Amino acid sequence: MSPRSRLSAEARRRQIVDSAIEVIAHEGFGAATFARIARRAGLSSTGLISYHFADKAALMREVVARVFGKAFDHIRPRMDAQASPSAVLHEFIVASVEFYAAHPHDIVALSAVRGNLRQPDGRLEFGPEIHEPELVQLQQFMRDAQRAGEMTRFDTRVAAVSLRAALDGAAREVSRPDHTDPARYGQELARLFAAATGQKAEPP
Amino acid sequence: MSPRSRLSAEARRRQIVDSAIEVIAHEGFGAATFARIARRAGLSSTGLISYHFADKAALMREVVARVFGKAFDHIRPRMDAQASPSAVLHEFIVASVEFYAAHPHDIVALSAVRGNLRQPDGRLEFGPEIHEPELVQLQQFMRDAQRAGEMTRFDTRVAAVSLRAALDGAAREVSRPDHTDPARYGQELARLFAAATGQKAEPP
Amino acid sequence: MSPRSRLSAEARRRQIVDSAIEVIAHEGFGAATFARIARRAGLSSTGLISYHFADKAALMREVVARVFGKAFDHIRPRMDAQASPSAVLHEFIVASVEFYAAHPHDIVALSAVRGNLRQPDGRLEFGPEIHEPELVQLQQFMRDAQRAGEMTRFDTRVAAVSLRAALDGAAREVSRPDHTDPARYGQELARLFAAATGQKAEPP
Amino acid sequence: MSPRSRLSAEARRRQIVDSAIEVIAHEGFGAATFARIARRAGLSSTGLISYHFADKAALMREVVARVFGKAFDHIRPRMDAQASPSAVLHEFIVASVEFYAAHPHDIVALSAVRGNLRQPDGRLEFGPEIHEPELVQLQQFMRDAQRAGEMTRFDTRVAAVSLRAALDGAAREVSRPDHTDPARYGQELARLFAAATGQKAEPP
DNA sequence: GATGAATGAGGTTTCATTCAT
DNA sequence: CATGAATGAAACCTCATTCAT
Repeated sequence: MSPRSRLSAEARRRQIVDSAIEVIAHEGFGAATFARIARRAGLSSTGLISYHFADKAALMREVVARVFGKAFDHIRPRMDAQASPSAVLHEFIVASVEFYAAHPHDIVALSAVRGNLRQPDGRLEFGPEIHEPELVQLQQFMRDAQRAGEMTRFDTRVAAVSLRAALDGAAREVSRPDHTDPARYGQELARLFAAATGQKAEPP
Repeated sequence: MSPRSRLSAEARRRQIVDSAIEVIAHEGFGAATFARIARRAGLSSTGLISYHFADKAALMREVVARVFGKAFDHIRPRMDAQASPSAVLHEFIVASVEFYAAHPHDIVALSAVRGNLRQPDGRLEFGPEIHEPELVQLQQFMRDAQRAGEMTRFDTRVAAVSLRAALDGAAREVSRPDHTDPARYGQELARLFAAATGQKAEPP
Repeated sequence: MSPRSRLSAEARRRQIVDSAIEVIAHEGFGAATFARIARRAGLSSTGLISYHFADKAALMREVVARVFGKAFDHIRPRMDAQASPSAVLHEFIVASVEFYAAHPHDIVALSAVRGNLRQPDGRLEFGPEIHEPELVQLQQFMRDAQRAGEMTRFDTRVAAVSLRAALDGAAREVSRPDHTDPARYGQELARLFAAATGQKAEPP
Repeated sequence: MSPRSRLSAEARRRQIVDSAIEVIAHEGFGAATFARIARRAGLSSTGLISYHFADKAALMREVVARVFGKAFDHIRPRMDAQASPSAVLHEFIVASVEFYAAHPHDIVALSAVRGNLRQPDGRLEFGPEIHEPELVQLQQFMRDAQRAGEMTRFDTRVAAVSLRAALDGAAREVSRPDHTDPARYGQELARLFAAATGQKAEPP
């Protein structure tokens, strides 16, 4: 037989999560079986996945944690470097679209797991409430910008939900094989958002 | 025994599609097995589903067609009654949000099937290209509005994708059990869109 | 392929329970897998067992119910035909040993399931309390016999437990391939019991 | 980290056998997997069990040997100290019940292994023939007692089998959590046996 | 049209055991 | 001696689909 390859538990877990992301992105959540994940990772059997993850849901939660962590690491420092609330939101949009273009598989897999992974009782593991912290923070930045006179008055809940959704749309759009310029898409979306929120001037 | 109900083929197909929508909405795409659909429909055997639909994909395509048709019937006449391009888009937004609030299960099922149903080769049955006709038409209305001086200059592709996505976000938002006023949400989203596209005045 | 054989649900369930009994008796509880039961029954797949029984525990409970029912049908009428409490107990012993000799597989399977089948939490499905009703009744017959002067004084609990156990021992003994005369074994055991309980005379 | 304990091979084997006994007694033969045994023993890997025992059957045989040895050490000297055959049997009964009450886990594990452990060909590793030496010896004591006039005439085979079985019943009975007085149970069982075998007087 | 038993593939998970370190 | 990652078989169960009635 082929020689046994021995990895540290951490390295093997990473490899399995990566394979899971690729299978989900290429073949869909429903096709992400242990057999297909193992084959893509070159594992000798699905038993190895069960050895490293308590069950399938645990693997899927790891997929979410991994992608979320990667995105956070890319976007958060860029936001922290901004001076004004409106600049923070501008950077959030631009950096997000950049990340989506750079990691399309991760984003596809993330939303597939979020939309499909369920608890034994049938409820979504990551229901709509998973978005709340992000929405709350977006609304806070918007209110800060309004108070600072950078933005006009509008319903921050509707705006935050719409911005979050528009970014999801951007992820799909810049993942298309023929798409050429994600940076331009990000700039244009940020401009649209600035206009919608009544900003006086572009951030630098 | 309760008398076996013998329905016309068309009525039976409708009943099965309705049950499929409910199962998908309540328990998710992955749980939408023939067994569960048949149980919810009160059928005595999954064989009846196979009798009326060539295979599972055919049933799922019917789910999409049904929901899409219902939404079209609700929204299209309202758009057709408008005089100006910007008014058409305003009505599109408002009527869409109304429909989502009135038929949350249909919308959840629709997006679940769109995101998960695949062809035997693994490609999505309803890939991103399924949105193209709608996006093309939205862009056309936007360009008409720009030409008519109702809207300022902007990238209609980005705007159309973002509007479509914002409506998807609205569907999730107004489906939440504690959500109270979808009409207000639709108005506010339309206002936001008007501001983003530089409209001078609200449609009547 | 081989022609599909179609049985009524009831007949198929009986056939599967019978095969389960044989597998358990010949190869042990641990070897009583769906695959082996299906093979012995000539089924095309283990799926058929799952179709007819909710899960493995349900099949095993049916095994117990079946054997218990058979034994009850054999022994109970014989006991009911007796006039005195001591005669009832005598007949109980003799008829039981007869049944064990006639249906050795059933008895082996019964005690294998009783000793091994567990609930999900690890507790025995048929714990020691399953014997209580029988023990209580045996004690009642003994007390009646004591009151009628047919038996001397003794601890009815110890006697009932020991009698029940001695019958289990008899089941093993008369199941041995070289065993010749179960009727004699039953008579001798009844005689031993009569002596232990101080009976004055043999029942007719 | 806690310091890895490095035990002598013999001590380690004892520890593993002890854990196996506890797992079998608490969770049943079917649940006695290497994983569960290792966890209860605090071992970091099931590999250690494979290292110390040729295979699972070898471990189980050790379980039997251990418990059997313990029981033998407790009961045999008490029997050897008796003067008459009937006194030997009396002491056998009393000492056995005492041991069962003192070591209920061992007894449960012993009978679980005896009833379930099988050779590769499916035959019981410890079949009914395992009882033969004991039965033969019990019969010998009974015949000696008969010859000495201490007991009346009866079928020693039936009596030996029944006594052995009654002791098994006693083991279950005195293991029940609410059982209070095993000594009394032993005395009463011995009395019952004495009556069954026509003994004139109690041993001292 | 409808029923429900049968099929066979494929799902996750657990198991005893091996072996490089 | 001990560790723990890897292996491959086999377990139970669910699935979409077929087909005799």
